[in-house]
Amino acid sequence: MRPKHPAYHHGDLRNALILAAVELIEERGSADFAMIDAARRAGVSSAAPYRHFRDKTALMDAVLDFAFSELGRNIAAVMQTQPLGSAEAIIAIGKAYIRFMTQHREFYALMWGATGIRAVDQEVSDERSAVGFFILLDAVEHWCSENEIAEQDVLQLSIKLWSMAHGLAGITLYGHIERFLPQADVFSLLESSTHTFLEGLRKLR
Amino acid sequence: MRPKHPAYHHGDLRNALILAAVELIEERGSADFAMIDAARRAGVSSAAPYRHFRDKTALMDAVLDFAFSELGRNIAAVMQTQPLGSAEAIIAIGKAYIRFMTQHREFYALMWGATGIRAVDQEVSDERSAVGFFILLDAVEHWCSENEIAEQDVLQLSIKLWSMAHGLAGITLYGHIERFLPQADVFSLLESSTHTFLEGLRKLR
DNA sequence: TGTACATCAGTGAACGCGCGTTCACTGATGTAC
DNA sequence: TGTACATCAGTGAACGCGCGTTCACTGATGTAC
Repeated sequence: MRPKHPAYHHGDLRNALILAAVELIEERGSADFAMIDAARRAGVSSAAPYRHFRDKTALMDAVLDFAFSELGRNIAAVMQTQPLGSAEAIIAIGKAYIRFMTQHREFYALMWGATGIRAVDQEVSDERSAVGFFILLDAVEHWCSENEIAEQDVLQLSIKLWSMAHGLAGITLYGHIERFLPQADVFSLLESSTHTFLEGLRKLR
Repeated sequence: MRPKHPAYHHGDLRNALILAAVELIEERGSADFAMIDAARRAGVSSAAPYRHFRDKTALMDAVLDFAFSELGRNIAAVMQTQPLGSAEAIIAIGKAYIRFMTQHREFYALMWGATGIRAVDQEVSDERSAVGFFILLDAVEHWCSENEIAEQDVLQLSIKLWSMAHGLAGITLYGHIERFLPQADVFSLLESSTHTFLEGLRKLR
């Protein structure tokens, strides 16, 4: 026996819409989904979303928030299992970053895609994207003190390590690794890359 | 005295449209310019472009071609001035890459933006993007033989070096360097990054 | 050198679709008494 | 505990704009004779 009123009130439409948008972005491979499709996928009329989001960019913004917090969660989770101060901790963060970006190319496109360059409010996106970076900073700081690297280089080193992971993620997503190095996988590339880099640091210390 | 017929036939509309598209993408900061605006900017009616491009994606494709060939030209030009086999040659390529991407964020968005991930014909884009990479490969190969690094690592090393430059470019474009390291500039970051990496290679050799 | 004609790059108006957003409404929910 | 009413999350129809693309056309160009 089905319920008499099949949920006229949805209950959690806001989150359902965010999820629907994520799925659509994922399927289409780009961020320009149609509002009406997100509504339909959430089982709701085309006007309903406007009870929860002022307009489409507000929904997009919520999706971005979701993406960044997911990335932050992933990186934070990985750090629980790693000894602080080790190269492995740094590598694990990079791997988590790459894994997240390659498994969620729809988020990669959102966070780093063309639209992101200008459209998104800078202040807000700053705060969001920082969570993961501060975890990396912490790991690098501990590694530096264990390896007698000058304290003042921590920030710079973190940026460089972030760049390495970010660059590998992007190049993977565009198929360049598969194309030029079909037998390799990104994670071991990141691992050896990072080891080489840290080794260079110790030598030049 | 103005000419009686102010150029009913444009002469070089095809290229004018490509240039107009480039300008529009640059100004809007994203790749979704309007066909009619490109036409107007080229001083021509909205239907005229269709004499030269089957549809909008054909124009986009021509713009992409232009972008990739410009990147290739820039990298090739830089190599003329660098001693083959030196670390400086590798660094110069990376700098040219970053300079191109940061000075032409509109191209960055096109080549690496969200739309690029799926939309563009893979075969074609492969050929295009390869030019610069093969120049890098060559530089790395010479450096390796001068530094007694195993020949079979050349491809892998090139990918890693490309990733470093690409990552720094992306992170710069999104303002993260200005934000976390306001006193630094990308080019010196690339330089020290690359030196550290190559030093690590020599040590682990 | 001049003329006829094919060719082709343009025009301008209009079509049609996708899609964001609004509006007047209706059904469900929760609360005061 | 039951009833009246405010509140608010939904509906469905429609509007309107942006924009890619087409169509019948016209003006310029180049070439054969």
